[in-house]
Amino acid sequence: MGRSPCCEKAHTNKGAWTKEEDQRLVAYIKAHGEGCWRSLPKAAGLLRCGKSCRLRWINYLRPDLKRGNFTQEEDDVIIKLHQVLGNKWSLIAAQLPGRTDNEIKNYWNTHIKRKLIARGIDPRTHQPASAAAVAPAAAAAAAAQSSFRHHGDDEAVARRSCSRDSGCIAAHSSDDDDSTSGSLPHQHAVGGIDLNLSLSPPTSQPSSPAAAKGVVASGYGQGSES
DNA sequence: AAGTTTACCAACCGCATATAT
DNA sequence: TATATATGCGGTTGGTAAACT
Repeated sequence: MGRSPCCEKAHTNKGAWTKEEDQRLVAYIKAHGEGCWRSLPKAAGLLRCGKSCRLRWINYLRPDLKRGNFTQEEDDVIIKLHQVLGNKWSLIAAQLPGRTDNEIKNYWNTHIKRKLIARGIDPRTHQPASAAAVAPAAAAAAAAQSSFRHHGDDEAVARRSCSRDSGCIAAHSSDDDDSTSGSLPHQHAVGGIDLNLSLSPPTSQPSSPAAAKGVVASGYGQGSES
């Protein structure tokens, strides 16, 4: 749609960051603070686009990042928040200090999703997978597809399902629609966590349909896998 | 030991939204 | 108010180490 690129791609590095680039970025942000990502690379002497710098800082270099394995509590929080918020990774990350949206997204896709599927729970709807069976055919098909996206690791999972397990679930074709569509809740109490997610003046209206069903109180996170 | 598959995670891309002009 | 630009977000991809055959 004719939007100009965020940066001059001809003169930017791509791929993994070097130690020196990291040092430059950290030094610059320490000296000048975050912000103005577009001009930062030039000012910091980096041949990177601003977007890339921002991502590198947020996902890797920020000093307050908590690295290492997710705890069981974090698992539970992620699952519960996802149940309410859907794929709003940034909102979920906001409830987990030291974790980034990218990290949580990766963790969801590589660990939690599988864990839920193993428990017979549709990771998108957070309903028992059998519930999809009674839904209209189209919806059921969509749900099945959504469990196995057609690229990346999920495709790998799907491949595995096809090759090793008897049941080949995936019809790896079209994209699923986004589960995150629909209005966001304003406030939630999830797993004992009070969420103030106000996007507008707080109201006391009921939250999302999922939350309204009381699924928040369901037994996620009780059994641990691993 | 070599080749193949799987799992993980950093980074990129494109779109949506916010902000400035 | 309309348009342009910057930033943020979510989906996706690619590289690589580990596990498996």
